[in-house]
Amino acid sequence: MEASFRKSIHGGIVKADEEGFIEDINVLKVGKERKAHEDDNSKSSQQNDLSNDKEDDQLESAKGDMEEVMEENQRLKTHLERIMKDYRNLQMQFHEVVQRHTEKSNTNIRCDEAELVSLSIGRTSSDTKKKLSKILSKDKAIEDDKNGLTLGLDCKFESSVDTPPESSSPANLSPENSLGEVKDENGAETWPPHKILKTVRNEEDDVAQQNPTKRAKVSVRVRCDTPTMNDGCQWRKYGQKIAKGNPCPRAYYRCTVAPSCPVRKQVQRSMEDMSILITTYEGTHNHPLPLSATSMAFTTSAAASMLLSASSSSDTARTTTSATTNALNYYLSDTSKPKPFYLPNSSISSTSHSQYPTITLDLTSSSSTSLLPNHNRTSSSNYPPRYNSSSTNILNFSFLESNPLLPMSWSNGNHAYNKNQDPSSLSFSRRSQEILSQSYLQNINNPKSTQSLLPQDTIAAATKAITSDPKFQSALAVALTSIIGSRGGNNHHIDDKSGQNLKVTEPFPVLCSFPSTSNDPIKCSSSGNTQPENLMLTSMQFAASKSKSTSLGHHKDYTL
DNA sequence: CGGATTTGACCAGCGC
DNA sequence: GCGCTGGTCAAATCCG
Repeated sequence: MEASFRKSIHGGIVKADEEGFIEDINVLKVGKERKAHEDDNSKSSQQNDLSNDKEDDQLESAKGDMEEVMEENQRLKTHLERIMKDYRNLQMQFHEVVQRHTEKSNTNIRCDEAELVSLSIGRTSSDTKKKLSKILSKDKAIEDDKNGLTLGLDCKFESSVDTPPESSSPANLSPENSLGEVKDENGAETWPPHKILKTVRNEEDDVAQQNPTKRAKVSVRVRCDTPTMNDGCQWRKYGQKIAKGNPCPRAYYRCTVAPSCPVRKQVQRSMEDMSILITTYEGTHNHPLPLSATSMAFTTSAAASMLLSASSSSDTARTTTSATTNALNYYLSDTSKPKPFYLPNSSISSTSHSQYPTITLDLTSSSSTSLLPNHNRTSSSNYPPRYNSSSTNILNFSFLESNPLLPMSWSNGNHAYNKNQDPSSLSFSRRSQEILSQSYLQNINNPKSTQSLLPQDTIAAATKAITSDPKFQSALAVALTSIIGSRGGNNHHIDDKSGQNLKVTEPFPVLCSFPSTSNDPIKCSSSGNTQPENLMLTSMQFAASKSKSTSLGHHKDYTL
């Protein structure tokens, strides 16, 4: 750009680094020509004069052209600098947004951990806990928390709380840093695993009692022929019950990736449609997750964040939410008693004391006539609110109906830890993103439309969706990052052309996670990978969550 | 043999 | 206070 090429007055190319240089060359050339003319003869001096005048004119015009070109060059330079500046600014902003989101998520995890640690201080039994919770006021409890945190118990969580953000991030939490390791360090079994779990549960109860909205449940409905759907996490079954109103037994699972992980899940078949598996997640992982688990966990985390953000802002927020068109197929169960499972006719009491708010992600197809009573369905692909509309957010995953990939991936992924992914994974992700973009645009442009666009339109639609919405871009970036990370090992970076890295921390702060099939003989056995579809949902949920969190105040929501 | 699952018992919360 | 229900525990059992 610095050096430009210009045509000389003789049609040749003159490299013009500086204006003076060009002028010197021109003068030299003209001088030579003049000398040649003088040496020629002096037959007709008038003709020579005319010729000289012509050359002067040409010279002047050439100079003028050159000045114009150089001015244009200068303008282009300025323009380019401006563009580069804008580009850098945008890059910085994007980077900040991603970083902010990551930090925010990490902070949430750390806060939860801090609460878990502090609430357990000095409490050796549930009775003591109950007494204390009754006696102590909230402020006193907070004070105890602070004292506890500064006392430095033999709890490795504290170190994670006190350490710098980099080292205290959930990604650095490992089973080695968990409570269960105390035994090894002290040489005595002071924290048997089952007691740890009991303590953690009690702590969670405390958290729930003090701040009910922090204990959100995320329920996932998905068509699955297998007993459980694979979510990439390791689970151990610890109980089974026949719940009232459903002949299908409800199974209770506990996350076993880390001995102290408080995350539980319940698995139960839908009474209305046995092919629908309802998985309810509760709790927050306090350990790194396998790649295959992070994406789905992040998905549910986003849903939970949405739920918490909505429920924490009380009825006002819900009213605000209801005023908007939330096409998220969530079922915001706000009942006083936890009802994590979707029941078409279950009433959502609008009582304000929702102890365990539950959000349901319906990943089943809308074409399933057995899924819902007719009165709850419309001709549109969007589910109508199952509960009263004032407290229901609907995230429509109905486009997945035409996509058999989702059930396949979630129900058949028995190789959750297999990092050597099938080459089809990438095509899966492409397809998923196409579908995602397609649905995204479909609903924006025509919420009533139910069927897909033409393939060429799909590409255009995807392009438009990506370029028109920064939230969608963010979501896509996360998805791509995860995909690249999953294919390329643990390096979760996207290198853009400018050399800036978009780093996505692992694991995502999660509220929920999913089962590993490797240690569950009753689970599906066919191979598969959950990643791409989960990523798609992750992106959608992430975008939806961001949209939701910002939309509460702006009365603007997205239809996915 | 170690880890996971099963299953009856136990406990807590809630409603009547 | 009692019964119902959901959730969890833990000994017994199963399985690789």
